[in-house]
Amino acid sequence: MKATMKDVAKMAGVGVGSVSRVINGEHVKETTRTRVEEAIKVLDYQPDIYARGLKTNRTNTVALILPSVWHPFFAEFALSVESCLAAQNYKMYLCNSNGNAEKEREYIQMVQQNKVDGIIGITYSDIDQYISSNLPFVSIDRYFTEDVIYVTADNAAGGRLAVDELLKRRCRHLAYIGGYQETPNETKNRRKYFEIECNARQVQYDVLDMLEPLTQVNRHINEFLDAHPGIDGIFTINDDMALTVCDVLQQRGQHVPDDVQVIGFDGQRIKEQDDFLVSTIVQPVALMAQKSVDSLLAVIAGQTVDNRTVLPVAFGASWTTQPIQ
Amino acid sequence: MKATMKDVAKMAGVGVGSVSRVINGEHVKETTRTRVEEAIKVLDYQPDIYARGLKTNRTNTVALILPSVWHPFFAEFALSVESCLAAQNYKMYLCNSNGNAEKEREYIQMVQQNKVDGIIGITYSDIDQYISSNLPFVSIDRYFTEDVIYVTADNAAGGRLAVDELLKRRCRHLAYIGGYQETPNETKNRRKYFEIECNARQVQYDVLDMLEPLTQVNRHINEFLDAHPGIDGIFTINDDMALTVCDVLQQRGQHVPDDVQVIGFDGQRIKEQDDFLVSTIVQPVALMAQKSVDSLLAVIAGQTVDNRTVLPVAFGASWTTQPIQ
DNA sequence: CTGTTAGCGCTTTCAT
DNA sequence: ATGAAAGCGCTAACAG
Repeated sequence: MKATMKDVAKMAGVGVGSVSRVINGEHVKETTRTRVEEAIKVLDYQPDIYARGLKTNRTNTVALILPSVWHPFFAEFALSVESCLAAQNYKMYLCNSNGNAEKEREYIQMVQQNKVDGIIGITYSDIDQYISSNLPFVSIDRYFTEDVIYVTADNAAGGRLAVDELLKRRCRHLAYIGGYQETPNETKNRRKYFEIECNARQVQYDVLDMLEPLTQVNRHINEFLDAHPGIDGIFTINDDMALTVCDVLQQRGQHVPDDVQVIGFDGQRIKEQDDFLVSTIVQPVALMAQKSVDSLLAVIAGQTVDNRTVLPVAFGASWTTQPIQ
Repeated sequence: MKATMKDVAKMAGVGVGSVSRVINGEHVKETTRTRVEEAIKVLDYQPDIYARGLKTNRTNTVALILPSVWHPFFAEFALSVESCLAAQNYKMYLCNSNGNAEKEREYIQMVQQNKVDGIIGITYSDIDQYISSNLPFVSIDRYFTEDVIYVTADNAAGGRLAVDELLKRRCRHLAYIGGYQETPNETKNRRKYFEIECNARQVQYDVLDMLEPLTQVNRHINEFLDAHPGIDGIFTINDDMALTVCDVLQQRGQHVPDDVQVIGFDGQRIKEQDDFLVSTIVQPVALMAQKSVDSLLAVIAGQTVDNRTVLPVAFGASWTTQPIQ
């Protein structure tokens, strides 16, 4: 039978209160502590999380809500978050909403029921539910209101950096290719600052921004390229899109990177610490995870934290400094 | 303030017992049920999972223990498991052991403390802890003993299939390149049945099997290829290795697939439903996840299930029917 | 500094 | 069929 606190108390010849104090690292007399610890070891006692949760309403769990974990960026982010949390003795519920607002709602309800201490969310749907859940909440990549904490990569700098890199490679006619959703989010800055930088540097550019969910992407890209035949440098909203663009280019008989340069966004790699899939603006995933967790736990602990964390991006390329095509 | 069962009972004018019965779908008089349901809706009552867990020792949570979630196969598997569980109203703890036995042990302890109802594990370390944990357990890709349930892809068929495909492509001199660990596991059958099939078909072959953790892989592969210059068809333990082999081949000036054919294992894709990264033996990830969850929940429910589930694999190639190089 | 005790919200007998 | 009551294992308030 599983040992309870009472068993430990009896064996150690103390009251349950003292056992509880030892467990929770409060101050007790040295002799008491050693006797309790001894008993704990002998009985292989482990506190019952559910009893504690019932009593305290704190559970050392955090929910991570993502739109799709298929996306390598999200997957890597999820893993980083999990390990940051584990390091602080927190557990993580992985909630995969599939970009479905209904599912997201279900999850919020589910995790409230499970008394998570807080939520980290990459969400492109409504915020009200998060607010109303009254739970500490950190948003990734999306700005809501002043008082919602969020952490994001520096998408603006990324957009500028892409222009810079493209120009370094002697491109004359740039393009942005991406997809977007109605709801505002930080990734829109990739396009916005790409355009701002193009204007500042007085370089010709065109934009293809498609409303999601994406359909007939290849056809649209083809038409876009037909309409603007001079394009020799392309910045895409993410690495997935970059790969798609590379595909289309190849089918059109244009060679990457000799004829056209392509830069993605995210920093996807095939294997850990391996080459990037395409030239790309790399998001500091691990850092973003760490920051999110730190902020969330700080809020949970009742501290005040910066509402806004913007993390630097970098240019990354595979060993050839060229997209694998 | 959050409503409790007592509040509901009072509002409905019944005892808490009846509320509990309604919640748990037991039989109650029709009028009682409707009054309770009404009160539940009005008060927005949600049962407290922790109180219930304390009382019943069942928690509707399952732990998934993986060696590394960076590996795309594991990542996809994790997602599938999560969604199968969610469909059955179960939550999942994601436990990322990093192939570290110590971390694995910690996790087991952690999840026992959290009263998970069962464990699904891809583990290459000791089993004793799982056994001793006395929790329903489903092993992926690894056979322990007769009474431990496991589900796996048909690695044997995969090994044979690789030989078959390679011969179809007129290869004359095959090779297996892989890594291995001391502990036995199902993936060793990839090599074993590759060899068996080679022998049966009387085709020349060589083997490079490296002890993990892998170091200086490229050098070893180079030396291996130097030592066996005639090799024109390679089967690797997984897609990662296939990519590495493609790299090495390219650096040696050998062209894939014109000079050498390469077939991996797993079925990694860059994007969901997109082309495979390399020609490969595809594991039915979603099916494996479904089967694991079904088996585990069956055991939890006290039913008896097949201890051994072997799921079919298939040959898969990118649209060019050639590895992207 | 420490033992005792009252619940946390739920399920589950036990009467009724 | 259902209300009353015990108690799951823990924490925290209180009294000493």
